[in-house]
Amino acid sequence: MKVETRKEEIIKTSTILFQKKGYSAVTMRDIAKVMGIKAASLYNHIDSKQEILSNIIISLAEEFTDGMRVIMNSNDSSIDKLSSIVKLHVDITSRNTSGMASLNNDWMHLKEDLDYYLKLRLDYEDNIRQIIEQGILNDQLQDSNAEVMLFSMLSTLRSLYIWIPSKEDLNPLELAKNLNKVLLTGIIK
Amino acid sequence: MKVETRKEEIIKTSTILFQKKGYSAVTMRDIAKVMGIKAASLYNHIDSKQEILSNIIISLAEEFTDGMRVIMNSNDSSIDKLSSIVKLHVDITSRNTSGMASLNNDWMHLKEDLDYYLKLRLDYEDNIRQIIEQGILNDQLQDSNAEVMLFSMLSTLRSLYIWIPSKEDLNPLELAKNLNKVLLTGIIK
DNA sequence: CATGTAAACTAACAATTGTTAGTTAGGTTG
DNA sequence: CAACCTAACTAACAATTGTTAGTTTACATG
Repeated sequence: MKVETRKEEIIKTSTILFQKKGYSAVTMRDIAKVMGIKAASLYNHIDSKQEILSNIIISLAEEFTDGMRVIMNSNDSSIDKLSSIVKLHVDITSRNTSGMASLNNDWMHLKEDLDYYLKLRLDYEDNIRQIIEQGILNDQLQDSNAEVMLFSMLSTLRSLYIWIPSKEDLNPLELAKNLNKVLLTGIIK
Repeated sequence: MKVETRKEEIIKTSTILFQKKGYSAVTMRDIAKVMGIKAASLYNHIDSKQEILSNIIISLAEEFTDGMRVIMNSNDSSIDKLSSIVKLHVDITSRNTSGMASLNNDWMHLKEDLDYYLKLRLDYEDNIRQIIEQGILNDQLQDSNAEVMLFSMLSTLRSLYIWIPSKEDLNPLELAKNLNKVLLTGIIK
């Protein structure tokens, strides 16, 4: 029975507002109003608006990094690794759909943590690229443009947050299975 | 030899700034500074900040709608129609990469034109859905989840604006070809 | 009961926001 | 030359922004 601290409540509320209008268009008074308090009261729990954004984005980015580390340390085949990445995205996005909006659209408003975030993202992409290139070498993947594969897969996975909320009937496991099929084998018969 | 009006210059400048920081975080003074004039002078050419956004988004949305109409009116197979859609996205995005960022991320800041935009987008998605479902019926496409196919394809196409600028070596025709292959036949061997 | 603390409040701040009004300089047209 | 137009300018506005200072309230602990 996890008791949510007031700070966590503020971050959760902000996450939902940031998803709807983006970081810049949401004011501290907006956040306070939803919480039922005055804007100044927020500062009993957080240091700045920037801290809220940082918290949302960095914690998610680190979740991805942690998940990727496990995958890279496994002895799975390239294809199994890619499947695990799909599952990782579905899992994290299902649990924090709103936060994924900030991760995708508001990262450029980070100040102190911008460089750190960019490094995490770059490393993450490099890992997927490595898996794909390995898969081509091993003859598991088609020998076409690896960058296009990487881009297509990552685009789909990064957009999940837009799509998951409207498909609540589909459970994460089922979704991951379907996504895997489409991403790996395409749509043509 | 197209002569650009001052208004078009303002819109072009704004488009680039909106891409970098999003509509809300860009001020009229930001735009004016890049143009080398004062913020008040912008109002000799445009009515409001909102008008700039509207102009960027609606003109792009209508381009997509026009392209889709041609595709729907053709007698092509489902697969050929999907290929044409890929080409449509690559074409439009190559010609106005920055604008696509606003289309994707700032549409919710539209005021007067919001409903119109949403209708265009919904119709567009419905058209693709229709093509996919037809393709399944005709046994041209795999009989798996049509929504997942639609989502995966659209996600990739909508994200093109992020990816195209860093791959300027790849010409649009080549890119469309590669994308087609990956989206239709997947990546697995 | 006295004290301490968590979490709210009011009031205000300096800066920034989109926008308006009125003016001016320079070039084109009658 | 006179009239006009385009496109810039200065100055200011009312509203909104993130944030701070100082105060009050309610509750828990000793």
